[in-house]
Amino acid sequence: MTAPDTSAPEASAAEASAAPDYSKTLLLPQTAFPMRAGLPKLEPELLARWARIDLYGRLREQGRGRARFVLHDGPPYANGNIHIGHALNKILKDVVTRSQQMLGYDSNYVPGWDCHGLPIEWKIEEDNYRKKGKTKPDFTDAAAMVAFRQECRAYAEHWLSEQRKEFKRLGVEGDWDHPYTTMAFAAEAQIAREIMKFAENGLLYRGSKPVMWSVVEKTALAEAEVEYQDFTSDTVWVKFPIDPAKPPPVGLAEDLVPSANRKTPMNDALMSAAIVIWTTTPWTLPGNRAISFSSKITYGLYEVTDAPADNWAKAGDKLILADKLAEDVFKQARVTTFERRCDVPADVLGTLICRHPLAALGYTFQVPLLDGDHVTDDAGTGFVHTAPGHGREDFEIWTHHRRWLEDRGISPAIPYTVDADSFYTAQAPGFEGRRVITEKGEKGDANTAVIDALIAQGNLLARGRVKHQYPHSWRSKKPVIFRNTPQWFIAMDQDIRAADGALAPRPATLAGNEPDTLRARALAGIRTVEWVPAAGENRITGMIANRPDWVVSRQRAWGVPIAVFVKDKGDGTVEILKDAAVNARIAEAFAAEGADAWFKDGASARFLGERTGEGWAKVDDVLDVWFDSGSTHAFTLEVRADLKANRPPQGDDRVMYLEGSDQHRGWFHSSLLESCGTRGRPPYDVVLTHGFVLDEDGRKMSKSLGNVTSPQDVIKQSGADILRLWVCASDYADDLRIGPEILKTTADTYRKLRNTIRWLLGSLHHDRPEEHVAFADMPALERYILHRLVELDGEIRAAYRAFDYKKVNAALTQFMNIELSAFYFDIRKDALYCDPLSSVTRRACLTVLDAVFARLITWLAPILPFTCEEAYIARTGDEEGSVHLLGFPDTPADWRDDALADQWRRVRLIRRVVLGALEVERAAKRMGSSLEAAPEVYVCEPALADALDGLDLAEITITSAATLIRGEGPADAFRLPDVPGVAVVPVRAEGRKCARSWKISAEVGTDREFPDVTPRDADALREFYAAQAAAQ
RNA sequence: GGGCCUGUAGCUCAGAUGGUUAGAGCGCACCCCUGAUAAGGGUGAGGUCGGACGUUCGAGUCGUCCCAGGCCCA
Repeated sequence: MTAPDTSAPEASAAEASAAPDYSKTLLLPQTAFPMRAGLPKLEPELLARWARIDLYGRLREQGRGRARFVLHDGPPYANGNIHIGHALNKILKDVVTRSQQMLGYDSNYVPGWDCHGLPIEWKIEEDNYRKKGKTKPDFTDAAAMVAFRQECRAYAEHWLSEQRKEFKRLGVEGDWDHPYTTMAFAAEAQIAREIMKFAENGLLYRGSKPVMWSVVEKTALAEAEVEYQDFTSDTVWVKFPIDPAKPPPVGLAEDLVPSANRKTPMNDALMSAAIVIWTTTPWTLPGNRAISFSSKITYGLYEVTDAPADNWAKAGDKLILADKLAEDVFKQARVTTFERRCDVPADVLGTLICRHPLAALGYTFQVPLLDGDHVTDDAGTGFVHTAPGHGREDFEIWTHHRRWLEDRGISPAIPYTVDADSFYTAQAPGFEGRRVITEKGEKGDANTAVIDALIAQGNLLARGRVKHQYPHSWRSKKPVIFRNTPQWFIAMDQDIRAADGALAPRPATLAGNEPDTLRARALAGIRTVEWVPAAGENRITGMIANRPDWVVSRQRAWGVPIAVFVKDKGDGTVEILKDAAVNARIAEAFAAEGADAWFKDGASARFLGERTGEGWAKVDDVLDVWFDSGSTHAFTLEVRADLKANRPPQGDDRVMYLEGSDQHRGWFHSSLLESCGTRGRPPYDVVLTHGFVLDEDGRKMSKSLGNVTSPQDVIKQSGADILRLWVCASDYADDLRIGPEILKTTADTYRKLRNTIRWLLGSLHHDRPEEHVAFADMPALERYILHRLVELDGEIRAAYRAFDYKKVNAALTQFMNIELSAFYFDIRKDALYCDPLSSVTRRACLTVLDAVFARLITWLAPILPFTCEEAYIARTGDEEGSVHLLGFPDTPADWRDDALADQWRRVRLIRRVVLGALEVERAAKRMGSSLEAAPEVYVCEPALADALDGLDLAEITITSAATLIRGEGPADAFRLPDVPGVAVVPVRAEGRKCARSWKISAEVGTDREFPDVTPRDADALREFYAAQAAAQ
């Protein structure tokens, strides 16, 4: 239905129906590009197309000779389907890769996978053994070991191929046919060579560390293999007498005690006192080497003033305790009365040396007091018995004080007090043969033996029992123990040496007076890297500065072996065989048959060759998987011809690592250490980190909360481009949120963008390149849009260079919605649809639309690769090409016209007032379409009025006519407070409504041939019919 | 508990060096159009800038503390 034609009130229904249907003569948008995307169906077709035209190969071809930008893939672990975090990571990587290529680099992406390690071992054990009732393979049996490793390999291969499908579906472009893996034979060989380099440069050493140990299963356990259950432990309060032979530095104690006691011989009191510890594992006391205290706790010297005669604690006993816990301790010790004698400041505690409570049995070493943050005064005595072989914190504080101990003549060696069956060894004198846990998982006789000995020595203050959560083996459900075991370490603070034992060449980044250690190299290397966001530098610097030596060994099956031979030196340390010929044989064998070679029968003799008889033993530990992935640069970036980079300072190529912020401790960290230890510098030039994906309320996703968004579901329902748009609209530096509402908003944004592209395509249907208009001949509005393209070109490129995709997204959505859709397109619809074919305005507009389109689809291509390819095909019909081969188009700098931009800024102010005036008319039901108006626009501000010079105000306001009048205007005219100097009187247009353009004009009827249209439309009709005739 | 970081309209984000009534897009409400039509245009309503103190003539922007959340440690 048409609206009643108020300008021709007498027009009858018969006349109206007789009027020709001019819509056929309009150049309306026409396109096959659908309004509704149907991405879930379309995207797989485009993936197939890219495979068919070998897009990856052609991108490499295109990149030949350019500076390289290598985004080195951090390898995901090959087990399970991908989750939203994987999707975020891979999409970001792809946006980086594509945009860098389009900026003009050779931007190659080679995906990789991390394949070795515990989770796969567990899965194989579970699926292939336990579930089938088979016993776990005996890894000392070469054949069983190799067979098990083959099963692990097959499992990793399966998940690699599943994840590859899912990653490709996200639209990630890369060398999916030739990924790298940590389990490839060549990779295993190179990983072995890398650890050999650490053996050579002196950083690799065998030390020891406590691990969780299941006595029943005789195996080490990872944290994830342990569960906490109620367990009743024996508890003891034990006195560690202060050694009077090792008093604090003269005067220190006296200076620090309260002045009221200055005259009393406090030093002597201190020297006859004892530190009291509390422990739930009495059996670890033979392994005690220190006492930990905290400088944040206040301690006092207490004296027992009264106690029962048969009590362990006697009147006169002097004990040092945390003030907050003293009363509780005395209650446990059945002390009737006690008195606090004085403060014992932390400074004093730190200087004390104790005797071991079992010193008489041979524990004659000094027991120092160490300040540790892990000590609290919530329970116990405020002092923590520290057995470095029996607890993680104990180990850490002990090794942290390594140098401090050596300076005081205390051996930092950690004793092996219990063996694999939890029997005390000879290093636990007096208790050898006693057992902590029996083979059935029950308590042995160790605790009783220790407690009896403490009583005999007079150092037991109290005893009891406590029910608490204690670690148990996941499999056997039996209690586990912490037990000291030999492990391999890479030293952080040791001088790095060359093959001949001389100091290695110093990296140029090290300051002149710094020792050349791994820590120093890594810290110096960090400063050469660009961290995005910048806070990443702080984070990793803190970690590297404080981390202990790197433990690289695991007592497991599925990994690359620490492929070295050792000889015991007799003092607990080992000598590592350094023989280039042996090493070469090992690496060659790994390259040819995989690291399995190390575990096959006869491996020792095969590799040792003529050195077989010299007493060298093969190390059967495997490397921690972080060493594998930390070596990816060595077996991927340095090996593949298509990834080798000539990096700064010599070259222009750059290598980027891009992962979640957790990788500051993970891959960024291990790669940094590996590369700095073996090459003296980081393997990367840029490190970009992203946050984690949370639900809409900012909570972690979990199955139990039911707030999980899976990439598979989003792709199925909306498409990968929606997921990609979500990534690029978010601030990846912080955590990202996703959920139904956010996805809906994202889809809305997408629809808006898509429709703008669709209208462009429809309008460009009428574009004839040979009819394009030269820049100089264009109307001002067209030149203004081209000016905006120049501005955007700069903004978009800068944002892509800065990896700032939300800025790209914001700039483009704003431009497309506000400037194009609501302004430029809206104004130009009249010229495009109605103008004669020959119209310069129409042709200039199409020229501009072509330029706009070419830029929009390339600027958006890294973010929306599917949609932009679809648009590219719709525009070009190109069967073989791709938008992804285009690059960002050069935009002529002489399109820039800042004066013109300022003019249009003013024009749009005036336009806003007109639109506002018309809105008032609409609200009053006096007017509908803006074409019913012919406003009088009063402008008294000369700067604004001048802006309209040479412009058609009616065209700009989409009214049938408009009159500019310089002056104040009537008092009742419409005005906007923020646009002073402009007043609008919304005069109704006079005349008849043009049957073609719908404009209302007195000129309608002046053309004899077409009396129901305006002269412009009459000309258009003549040209249209002439062209139609010519075509036939 | 420690290290690094985050908290601005319903959603996603802007808001150098502290300085006019805190901005944008989307969404929402209402209106118009019906030749971009499961589209398009216009107008409008939404914010005590996580909270509390403090520094300052003046704080979303600086400081301290607290709350909430994330990653990594413990």
